Amino acid sequence: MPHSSQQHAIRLFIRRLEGHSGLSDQDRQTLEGLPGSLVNMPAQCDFVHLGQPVDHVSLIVDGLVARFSQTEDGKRQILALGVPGDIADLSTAFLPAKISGLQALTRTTIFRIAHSRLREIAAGSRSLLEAFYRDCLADAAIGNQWLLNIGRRDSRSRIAHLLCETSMRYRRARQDHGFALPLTQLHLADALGLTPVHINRTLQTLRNAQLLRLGRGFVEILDWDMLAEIAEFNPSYLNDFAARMPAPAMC
Amino acid sequence: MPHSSQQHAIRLFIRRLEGHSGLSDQDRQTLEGLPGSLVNMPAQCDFVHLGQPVDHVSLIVDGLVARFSQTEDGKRQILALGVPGDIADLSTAFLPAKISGLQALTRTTIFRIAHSRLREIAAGSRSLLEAFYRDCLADAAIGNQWLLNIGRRDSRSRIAHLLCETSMRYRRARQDHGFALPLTQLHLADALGLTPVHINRTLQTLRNAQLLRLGRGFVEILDWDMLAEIAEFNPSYLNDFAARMPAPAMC
DNA sequence: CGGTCGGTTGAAAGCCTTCAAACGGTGTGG
DNA sequence: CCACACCGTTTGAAGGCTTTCAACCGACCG
Repeated sequence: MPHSSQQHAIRLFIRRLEGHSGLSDQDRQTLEGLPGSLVNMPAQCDFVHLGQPVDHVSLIVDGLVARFSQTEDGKRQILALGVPGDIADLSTAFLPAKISGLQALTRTTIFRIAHSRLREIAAGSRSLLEAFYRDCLADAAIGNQWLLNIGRRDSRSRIAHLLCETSMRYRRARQDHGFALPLTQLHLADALGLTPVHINRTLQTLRNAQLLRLGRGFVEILDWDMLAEIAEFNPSYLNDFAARMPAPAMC
Repeated sequence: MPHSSQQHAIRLFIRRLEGHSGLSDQDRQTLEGLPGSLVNMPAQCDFVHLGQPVDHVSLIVDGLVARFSQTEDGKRQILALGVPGDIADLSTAFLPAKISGLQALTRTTIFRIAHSRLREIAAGSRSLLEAFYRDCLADAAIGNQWLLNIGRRDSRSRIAHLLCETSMRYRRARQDHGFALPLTQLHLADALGLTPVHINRTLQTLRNAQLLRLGRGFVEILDWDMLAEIAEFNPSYLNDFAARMPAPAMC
């Protein structure tokens, strides 16, 4: 059912907005009626290329998306991870930016919404515009945390921090308890400013310390408290997204 | 003349907004009439502490300001640099965030504006709200570039990139040609995720390559093209701020 | 069954850090 | 006016975290 899946994603997006902003019934209806098109991407597909101007945003229906940039010699840096219910590049609707691309990390389905549509509905509702504004600010807060993480922490803490953060955010989108992390070690490396080889070795030390278990595409955090301590993880920067979780009790 | 200096700063801020957004005469008048208070800070003064909630933003009238975060063991990461005409923490007016602090890098004067005032005037003008929105997005674009810089470039490129960026941004705020950079090597280290010692050594290689000259608080870029090449510097992410420069002709 | 992808391992090298000490300029107090 | 203290810069030596290069392994897929 393609129609219901996009509806589901839009509702997740609405929930995300409501994590930091108040919406009217009218706003919710407007969002739910948003026209667009569903697109499927295979894993590892760069569906928005660096430097390529786009006229639509990508609402993530299912899967996992990386917003990235890269150096001229091809070294990639992931700037943000998008989970279902996120609009991976919401900011481009209001300030065109060609410095980042979008990559599907797993098989992913996207709901494309035209920039012009988003601007229209933002023009029609101040509360929606504010909600979009805050949504971008929330992303920026996460970006700031990444800057601290990459600039000032060693590989062990970096990985721990990303796992803690992703665990909380993913849990918000998908309400299951154990959490699936379909990130390859190469993706982790690109997100954390490290090499895949070093990610591998550091992951081993975390496993050996009984902090987590890894399967193909799965992570199970065995000792949340210890991991959070290594990461110096303080979820307050997630701006209440986490507060909206169903049954946390984990920090 | 304290009054005129704050007026000057507000006009710089207006120019900054006009770099990406259209403002009405009414908007400009509203901004110019903004009440607040002038505060002077000595160099190295943390005037907004980490985790401390604030009810006002800081418009930089004169000097240089770092927005920073730090790890529990005190290692600091500068997240953004603010030059005169910037509001260093505009986003806090719309989404309270306690994860970053503000530090004066030199003797600095700030014009404090209450959050409530900013929200009021944003509520009174859609174009102002949008201008604030875009201003935050422009900051976020710079933050993304920093993430790439710190995550994926070596110390030489990192320094070169920061110098190119700061050169362009500073030049916009202060219209003189040679540019004063009142950053200590420790500040550079905190901004780039390196140690002061390594900054020092890397700076020497840049000097020896005849790319720049350093005095106390001054940088003179001798070979812009070469420096920009090392940095892989592409000013497009600065979102037309640079386009508003008086007399560039340097890239 | 061969190919591909992601993960794992080893050895060597390199970039950057750490620790310590010394240097020069500036401002202050005697 | 000089002595002293302070701050930012500079230098050396040693060590460590991370990278690089290369190879191998195991699982999944056609």
